[in-house]
Amino acid sequence: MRQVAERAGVALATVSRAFSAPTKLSPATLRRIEQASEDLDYTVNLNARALRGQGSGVILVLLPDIGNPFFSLLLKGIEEGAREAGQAVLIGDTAGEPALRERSALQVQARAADALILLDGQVPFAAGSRGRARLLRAPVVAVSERVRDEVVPYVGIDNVAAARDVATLLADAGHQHVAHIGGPDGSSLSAERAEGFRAGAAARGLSILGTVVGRFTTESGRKAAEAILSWPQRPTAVFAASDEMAMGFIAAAQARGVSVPDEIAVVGFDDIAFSELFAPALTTVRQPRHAMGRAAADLVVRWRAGSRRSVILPHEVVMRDSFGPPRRR
Amino acid sequence: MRQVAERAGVALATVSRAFSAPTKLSPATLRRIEQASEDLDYTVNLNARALRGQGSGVILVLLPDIGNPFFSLLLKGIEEGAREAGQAVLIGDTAGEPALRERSALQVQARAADALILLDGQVPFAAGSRGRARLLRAPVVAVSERVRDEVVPYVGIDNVAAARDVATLLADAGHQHVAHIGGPDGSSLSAERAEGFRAGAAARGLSILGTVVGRFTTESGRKAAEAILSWPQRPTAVFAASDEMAMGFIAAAQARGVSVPDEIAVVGFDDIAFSELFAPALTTVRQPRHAMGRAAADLVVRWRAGSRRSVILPHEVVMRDSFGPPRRR
DNA sequence: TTGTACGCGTTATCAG
DNA sequence: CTGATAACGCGTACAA
Repeated sequence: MRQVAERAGVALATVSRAFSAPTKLSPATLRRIEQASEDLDYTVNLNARALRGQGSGVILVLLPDIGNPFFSLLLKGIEEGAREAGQAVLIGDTAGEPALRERSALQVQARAADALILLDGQVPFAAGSRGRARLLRAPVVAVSERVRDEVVPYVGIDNVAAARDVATLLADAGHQHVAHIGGPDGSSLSAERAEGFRAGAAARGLSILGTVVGRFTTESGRKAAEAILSWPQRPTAVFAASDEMAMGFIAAAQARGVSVPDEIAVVGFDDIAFSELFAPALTTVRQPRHAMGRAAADLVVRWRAGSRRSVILPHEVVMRDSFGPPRRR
Repeated sequence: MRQVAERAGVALATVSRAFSAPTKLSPATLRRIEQASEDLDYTVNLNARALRGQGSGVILVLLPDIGNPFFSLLLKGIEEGAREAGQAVLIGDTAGEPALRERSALQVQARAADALILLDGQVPFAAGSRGRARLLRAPVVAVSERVRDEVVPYVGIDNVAAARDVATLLADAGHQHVAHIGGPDGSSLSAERAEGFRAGAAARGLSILGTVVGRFTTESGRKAAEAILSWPQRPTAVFAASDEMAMGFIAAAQARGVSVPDEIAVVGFDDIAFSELFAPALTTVRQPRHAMGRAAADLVVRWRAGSRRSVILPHEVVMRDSFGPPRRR
């Protein structure tokens, strides 16, 4: 930068202003400085800028598995929102391990990132610890899955209401005996969806024959099928808390000669890309993942005292072939 | 850090060493410094460190679509390799647009990142431009898709050989008349796969009735099906340059009452997660995406003069239900 | 509108 | 093994 100043015949400060507040300069000198920078092919050093105090312009995103398409689409929304605000996105795959989560989160304490978006329902560092307290001085929002810490705003859909909608849908179609394949125990998602489904079922006199605990994977969906299909009384419909589990269930059911939706109707959750291509095409609850990502990015970017509000986005039940009324046989 | 020094009763430089080269200190003072840092809950400022000259410890990854599972799995490998080397991963979704690509790449020039991994087959900035020359002073590697610039090492599979393998496979099964659904024209991937398929077909006397240009999407696979199925002579097998196109083709074929693999055998490329769940399960070429990501990360991390070598990883043809011998009818 | 001077937090260098 | 000091590149009072 010093060289640029010399070449343009101005002071260092002027060059600095040329990049941070171009309007404050006379067009003539601005022009000269641009020319000089071009010649020397100079670029501002973002580290120096960050050090000086403007923040690093980086948003850190913590997620449990970046290979999972569900998260990568959220990430796309975040990336888009961040980019438009001139921010960059740093990712940390925590693989669900607290140690990795904390290691990544250190980027915030070390000022390499100045905001944090949580996609895995966990705030790094133990509740009440100094590490967490320090972390929460920065903008932090939770997406898709809520976190325990009440201070952290949430961006996502109303999972309770969505699951209730599914129960209503099943009841309306005439189902009376159903089953639920839930997510793992620790997750707020699992709890909310199970709760909503229960509430909706109760309200409409639907009997839930049983609930199986899965892990959001196709494999656990398969296992759930083994269990459910050998119950003494077979449900006429199943609600899975994720599309992967729904697909696993259907695959296993078909392998056993049980037809979907003719003998059992299936409803999933998330509307991942392949739900539409799956045979039978999956009826499911769509989450506006892209919009969720954007909303989260917007939240941390415009982080003022007033804006620390949760954002609940609308969900939508997408009707496809895996769902139908119960068959009289 | 100054405060830590005071509290521990040592000089600034000593505190610095405590974090960058702990072994160089006497256990006693190290202990005191750790204690003091703990008390003041101090963390090194990575911006200052980067400014001072060590590099930022960040790897920038440029990709065309982070919502695409193919890339996110590559990203997972990169993230893992980077993390183990103490590096962080910054992502830039270019959406295929040169402007966005250059904007992201600026992070390298601005010293916010000190290495670059290219997932979209394009080097930012025009060939021969000063911007590109400057960029290439940093460690840069291309993954999955080659780039024009000969200086940039490539990490991926041998696409020509893989496509040749597919042709051989078809010939061995007894097919004689086949078709190819290729990728878009600009991509080296398309060219290499088409070339390998042609070569393999020629070597075995396989006749390629025609080639359709797709865009790696299910939708373009559907369109390709419309075209191919109305050719005067119908091929008995189709090789698609991506699984998405293969699935689109199959879906459209089935919708027209053409059975796969009974009337037409289909082979895809990539082995994305859903290929196994698809009905019929897709025969395809597997790329070791995770290993590719890791290899790329390792390459930029250990970037010495000697290590600028391309890495070719082994591919594998995965046999599933969408492929079979031609039916005599 | 433009210039001067200082400090941000680290680390490399050189002494001790 | 430890201490003192300069320098990294930038932004910002403050002065002109």
